[in-house]
Amino acid sequence: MAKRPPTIPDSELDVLKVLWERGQATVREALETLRAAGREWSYATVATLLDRLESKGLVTSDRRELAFVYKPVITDQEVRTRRVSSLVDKLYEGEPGLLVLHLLKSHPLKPGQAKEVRAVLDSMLGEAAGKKRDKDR
Amino acid sequence: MAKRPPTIPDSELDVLKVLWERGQATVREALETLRAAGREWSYATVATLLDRLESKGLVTSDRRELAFVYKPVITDQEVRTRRVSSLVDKLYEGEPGLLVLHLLKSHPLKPGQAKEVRAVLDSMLGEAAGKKRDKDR
DNA sequence: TCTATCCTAAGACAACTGTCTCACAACGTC
DNA sequence: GACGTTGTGAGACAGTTGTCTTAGGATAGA
Repeated sequence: MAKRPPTIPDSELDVLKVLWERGQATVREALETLRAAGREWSYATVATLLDRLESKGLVTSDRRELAFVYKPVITDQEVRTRRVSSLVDKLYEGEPGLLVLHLLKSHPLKPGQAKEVRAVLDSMLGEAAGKKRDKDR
Repeated sequence: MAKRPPTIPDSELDVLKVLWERGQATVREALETLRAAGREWSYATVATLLDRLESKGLVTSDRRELAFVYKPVITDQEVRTRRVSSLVDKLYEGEPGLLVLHLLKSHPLKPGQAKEVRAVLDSMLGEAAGKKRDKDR
């Protein structure tokens, strides 16, 4: 029964991001934010995209004043998780570890981040095991 | 000038995977492999997909005997790297570290892999810096 | 040579994306 | 009350993806 989640095309994602940033927006507000960010869309385009997002159930609209105000229903984390899962399934045999390994080799992290990652890893690898190290530099 | 890389839809990706596995294949061979893996496509569908891959320059064909034999031009690593970069750009502000962090939280690794990852991290974090720890369990 | 196979070429066709035009309703102002 | 502004609705239209049909060339055995 489980209906599989709707896909989110890139252009819809751009609009959704605006809603995440601002919490909510009318078509015009979204348009302006997008323009400021370099997207040269027309009003109608943004309206269509919001409309499509709504029919997928990813945003809701609510006509408060003159215009409809759109709010995201899905969170950014949710979208990220879906995308990552789909990537892992399609290209990493369902093994998140393979993706991490690949990432480290092909997209080197900044040292600060690398340390942060290591710290997280340590704490996952057993609160007991990792404790004596961790302050070592 | 740089023409941006062609997109690879999911169904084409499935076909490409067959070529990576076998090194090369005719339409019929690919079809059979895909059938064995559960894809219920018709011969023509697979032929179309290979054709589209070829017009995108991702595979080449070469009529040796009766049928065309297709070989991948792009490697699996290349495709993975592209997909990951695009994900990082679109949803992680271009910061691979954010993706890694998210991955660790939302898609927990098996301990074996976690250790492997930590080891990689250690060696990246400076052969000098990480040396006094590393044998600690 | 006739016929059953296997292959390719050409393209159909619906769903989804990306983007826009146009007609029309509601609102505020003179 | 006529007008410009802002907003919506409906839908156009080309390009991409997913999948298949059909026609016709080459091949191989009866």
